[in-house]
Amino acid sequence: MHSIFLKYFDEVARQKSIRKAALLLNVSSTSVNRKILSVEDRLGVSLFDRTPEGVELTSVGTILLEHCRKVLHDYERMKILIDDMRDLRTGHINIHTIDSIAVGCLPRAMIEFGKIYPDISISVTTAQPEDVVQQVAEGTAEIGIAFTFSQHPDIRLLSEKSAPFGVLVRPDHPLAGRASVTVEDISHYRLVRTIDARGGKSIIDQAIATLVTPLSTHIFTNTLFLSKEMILANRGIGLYTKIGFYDEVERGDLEFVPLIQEMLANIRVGIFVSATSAIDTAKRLMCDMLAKEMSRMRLDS
Amino acid sequence: MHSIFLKYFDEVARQKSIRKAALLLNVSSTSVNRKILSVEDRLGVSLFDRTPEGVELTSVGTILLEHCRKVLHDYERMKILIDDMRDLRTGHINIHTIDSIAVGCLPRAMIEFGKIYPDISISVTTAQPEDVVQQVAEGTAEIGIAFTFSQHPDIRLLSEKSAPFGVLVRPDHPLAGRASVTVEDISHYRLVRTIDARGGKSIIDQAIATLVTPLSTHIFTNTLFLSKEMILANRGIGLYTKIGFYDEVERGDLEFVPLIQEMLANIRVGIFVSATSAIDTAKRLMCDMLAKEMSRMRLDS
DNA sequence: CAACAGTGGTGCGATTTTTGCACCACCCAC
DNA sequence: GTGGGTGGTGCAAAAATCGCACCACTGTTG
Repeated sequence: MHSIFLKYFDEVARQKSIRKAALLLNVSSTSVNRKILSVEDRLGVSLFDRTPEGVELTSVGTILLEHCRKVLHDYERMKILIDDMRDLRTGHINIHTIDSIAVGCLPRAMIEFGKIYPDISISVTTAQPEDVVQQVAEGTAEIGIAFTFSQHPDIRLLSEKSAPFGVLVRPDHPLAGRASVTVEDISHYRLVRTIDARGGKSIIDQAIATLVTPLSTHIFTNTLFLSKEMILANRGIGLYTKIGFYDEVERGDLEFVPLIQEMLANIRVGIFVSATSAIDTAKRLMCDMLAKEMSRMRLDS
Repeated sequence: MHSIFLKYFDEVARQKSIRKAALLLNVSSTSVNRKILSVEDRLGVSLFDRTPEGVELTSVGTILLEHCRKVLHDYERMKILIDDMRDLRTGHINIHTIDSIAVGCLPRAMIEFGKIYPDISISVTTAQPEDVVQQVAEGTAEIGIAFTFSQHPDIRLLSEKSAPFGVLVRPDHPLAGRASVTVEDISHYRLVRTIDARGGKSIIDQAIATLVTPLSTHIFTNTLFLSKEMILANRGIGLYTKIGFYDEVERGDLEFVPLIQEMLANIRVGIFVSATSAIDTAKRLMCDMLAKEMSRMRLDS
């Protein structure tokens, strides 16, 4: 919206060189030079004194620079304000998350958030961890919550928390009450676990595949509620993090026993945002609230 | 230097209509419309609500408008400052004037002016009244001082003063001491007057040509100093305004006797500037000082 | 003293952006 | 309906912009 000259002029003044500024601005020195010359011509004054080493601001140039920087500053401040207002107006936050978060801390965070921004609507989509990251990178989702094993260049990790895998069992199950279990221990039970939409590409699937002890899965599902029902119905034991079953464990309906296995015990869940576009205050607050809810949970026992 | 959008947006907000604004801005509504749409798109917000009657600022638009007007304001103020500095730097005022002023009040005005703007150089060119006007109209001269009989559309008259023609005589001349003289009275004496470079086109020549009483001119010259010498040497009587001989009359070396003749008695001398380009503060001051010096002179006796 | 590396400035052709005409869809008053 | 007003759009012409390949100049360096 503002003329490109403002940026050019500011940078040239900083670098005291048209060519250096052009380099930093990723344009040819011709462009920068012409913009400067054009304004000098229109104003009828020299903005810079030309020296063999580069350029040097004249007194008039100093005054103009002051004006330009003032404009740029004011624009930035106003832009932030407008961005906030737009997002308050549009009133939408798009969250992509792994399913466990969607039934765990996310509802609580959303309720807290709604008290402050009652007019902002929120959409929550559950997806596989890899897809969550992908959607955030593409800009489809503004906030993503997923396991942190994949590093995408276009996303930024705001905060993370250790979320080791374990087994979810009924309180009357033989494994209940144990401080931890090994892969050996659970190999005799039928598993209820997440379905792999991609067919073995998921990191969790890969971790399971590398186990020396084969695990037999009885029930695959991408619906956490179904897996809960199955576990409660004694159709198998769950292989999940504690997140999605936090309330049930707190109530005593289920028990969570950490699994001793390097890869699955070191899994961490994080909050992601796009690294290419800044997030506004409302989304930032949502992230903060999510992080707070997440940190409140005890996931390792 | 600033984006044209600022002007467009400001005007659309004022007119509450894109088409009306475009009309006032002398551009097609397409351009204005597209600029608005473009910024709306880039910012991701609506600047205006569209109504059947026109457009109406949104809350975001109001904020942006505030910013834009701030920028425009600040730019205007800075531009004035820069214009002043440029003219202080460039340091030149080009004055075209009739010769009498150049030896009369102009030197005094220049001295006064130099006390305030010591670094501004001044060039003074004497010329025929018609040429002075022409040079100012063309922009060759920034300030012109000439008789006010020709109205050129591109020049602006800043101030004027009555400067009636009369005769300049030695104190021992028969006409000395008279309150006024008629054409009849001077017809018996040989005249010293300005040369007509164009051959009869000058208004003063025309005025003389229309006289029923023929006047015989003995000496034509475009050098005021020469005419003074001739008058003092008794080679004739001068036919001029009092301006160029003000100091000599004040000292008593010469006497000025107004001429009773409608055309020549009603002549006025004025200060002209270009009507198409604004003058800066320094030039304005010069004009003011000139006007002050001119008004100080008593030219009718 | 010559070669060189660095600077800002420029001519020119390719490219991108801007512009305005001629429309369209819509709304309102009559 | 109809006519006059609004904002929005497809398209082709016009204008501005851009970047390459230079030039002139200066200060440094062998």
